[in-house]
Amino acid sequence: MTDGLDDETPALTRTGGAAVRTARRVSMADVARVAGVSAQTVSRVSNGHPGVVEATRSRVLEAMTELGYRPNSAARALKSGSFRTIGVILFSLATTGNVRTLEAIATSAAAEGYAITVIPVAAPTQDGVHGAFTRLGELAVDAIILLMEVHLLDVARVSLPPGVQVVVADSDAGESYAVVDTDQADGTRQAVQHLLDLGHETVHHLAGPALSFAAERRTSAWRATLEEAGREVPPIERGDWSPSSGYEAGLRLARRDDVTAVFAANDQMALGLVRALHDAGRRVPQDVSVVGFDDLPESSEFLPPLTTVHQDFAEVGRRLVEQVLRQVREGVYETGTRLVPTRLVERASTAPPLS
Amino acid sequence: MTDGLDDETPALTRTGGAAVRTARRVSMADVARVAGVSAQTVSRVSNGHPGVVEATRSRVLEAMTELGYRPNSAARALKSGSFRTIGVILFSLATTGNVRTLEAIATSAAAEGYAITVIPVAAPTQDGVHGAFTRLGELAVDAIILLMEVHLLDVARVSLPPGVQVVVADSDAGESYAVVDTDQADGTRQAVQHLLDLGHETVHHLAGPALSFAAERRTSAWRATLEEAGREVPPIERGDWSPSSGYEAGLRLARRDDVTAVFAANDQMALGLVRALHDAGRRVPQDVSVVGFDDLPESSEFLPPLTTVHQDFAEVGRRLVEQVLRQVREGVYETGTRLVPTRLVERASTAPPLS
DNA sequence: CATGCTCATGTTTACGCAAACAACGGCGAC
DNA sequence: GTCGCCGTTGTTTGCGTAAACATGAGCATG
Repeated sequence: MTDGLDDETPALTRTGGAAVRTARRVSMADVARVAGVSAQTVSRVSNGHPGVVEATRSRVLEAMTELGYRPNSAARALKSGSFRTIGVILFSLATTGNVRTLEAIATSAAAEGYAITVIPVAAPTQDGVHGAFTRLGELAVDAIILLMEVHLLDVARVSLPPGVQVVVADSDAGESYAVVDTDQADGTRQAVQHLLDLGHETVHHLAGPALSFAAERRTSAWRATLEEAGREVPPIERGDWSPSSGYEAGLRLARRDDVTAVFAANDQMALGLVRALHDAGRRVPQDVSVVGFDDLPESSEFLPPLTTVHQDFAEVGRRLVEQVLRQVREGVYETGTRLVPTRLVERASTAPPLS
Repeated sequence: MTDGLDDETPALTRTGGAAVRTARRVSMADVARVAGVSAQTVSRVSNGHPGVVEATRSRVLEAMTELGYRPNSAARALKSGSFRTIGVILFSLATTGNVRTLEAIATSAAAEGYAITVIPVAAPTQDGVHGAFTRLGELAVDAIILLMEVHLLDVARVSLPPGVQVVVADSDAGESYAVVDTDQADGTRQAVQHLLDLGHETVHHLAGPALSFAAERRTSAWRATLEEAGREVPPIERGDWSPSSGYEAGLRLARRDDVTAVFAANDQMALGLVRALHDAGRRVPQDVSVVGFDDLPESSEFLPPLTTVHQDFAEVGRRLVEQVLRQVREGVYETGTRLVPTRLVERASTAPPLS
């Protein structure tokens, strides 16, 4: 705080507040007057419609530049019924998956001339979702992408504004909505199989919160893979996705000396897990192998670099936009789940067991 | 959870787009007809205006519910001239700072009844920014928050739609715009001073990219602190914020045996740096102390837990919204920089030098 | 050289909402 | 009892745009 905050020097009100607020926006009529044409001709030029002779067109463009004309999107939306905007509803930007997906959504949408409105839901409760959907009716969006667990969606369903298209990520709502997701089951299978192939007798599991569908999916794929291989299914430890919950679960796992391989439901918990093992004097990967899930940008620089499951969130975002825009343009609701492949990235946190 | 009643919505109408797309949205006129009142009365009820007798009001509300009426935000915006939306322009969601700030912006704005439109800029070049601002004129926003380096703003300034308010984060544009930022200079000073206080002769620096204003600010505060203390200012290493660039710079630093303390410009690079030191056989913190910047959620679980500078991005987001909405409501442009305090979080990556 | 067609441009209208103004009925003041 | 005010509701109007329709000039055809 030592340096120059000339704080609370609020107003260098250039032009003196009053003048600033008036300045009515220039409309098509203004441009038309200056260019000496009708408003309709301005509209045609503005939208690139044919049937305007070159001389007129350039005269209009000149007037637009001179006046600094910008089309009014409210009026345009009122006429056309479309806002060229997609709403994204999500609980949190704390998870890499959501963030990276959102970024891809924004980029893909921009390429199609659509903007993105982010609608955060206060709490991951039915009330929270319900509130978001209620406000949604008044929001200027043509379509909605839901980045959230589906078991909170039942209420939402009813209050969905008619005529607004929806697609869902990260969910099991394939029977009611179009869903795009990463192939988490296959990623989990790859991870567990990798550990078994290294020679581990079985694989322990550090699961995510019980209420999370993604966590549940990873857990059941882990169990299925072990059962298919005829291995014992050990009791699971559970965290809440956070690094510190991984550390605590890691301390509990470290107390059992039969643990030689752990599949963590995400990289953040894997990080805490590795530190707990380290603090307990168990070396990774010599004594215990660890696999994560997500492939954070940091994961390759962890100590040791983490073997993990990579998810292509960019592709998920791209497909979400593609899907929802197809529904918008064709006016058809679709259902079913589209899966984006995942792949195991082998780094230095896994090795054959010592024995 | 178990109440999937489908008799309410026509969601699964896959039988052919025709039926779906017709359903014109219900307007105030429809509600008025059903309730047996005028459209104006519906408007009054909808906006909570006084002067509607209770019997009429409830009749209108009933009709609204029955028809599933939702106000049309385009028409509303056209009348009022306000979209109740704030645009956020940013380059990337890859940095924690941007993400956390965005989340806080979205939450604060929602509390004020404003929505957030995210406008990603394709490339951090003047062309990219210029393009974003050009599209911006057509976007349905009342105000803009810029999350980006200001040296790309010169072009932007001119093409700013008149009447749209702007505030800036993470920038040195205080003379032209209202800026909210964390007090990075003070955070850096705390970090460097902490290392000096531990007894280190001087502090090396792993800087961010030269073009980044944030990186530059941290570098110059680092230099200033050393000079004030009368210490030698060693040559800097430079990365690009990424963990892997931290690793590479770390390998170079590890070759010099006079390095006992490093201030990294962010946590991700610090992570790579620690791994490089580890690979080179230098222990952290016994042989080399490391301080980062950002305080990622993961940083407390690093090996060793990272001493770093915590930035309150939530507060930044909150103040950005507060600031821009004040400007919108009062119709006044303001300038000046508001700083949010930072604080050093001491963990296990720093210790006195061995000697 | 009148007919009919095409192309460029102008005029009308409606989108949904809400300010501004108008109308109407009831009630208190005198 | 009459006047006028207030509280409630209805009517008109216009926001900026663009589709639909109208106009009118130029031009080829018979």
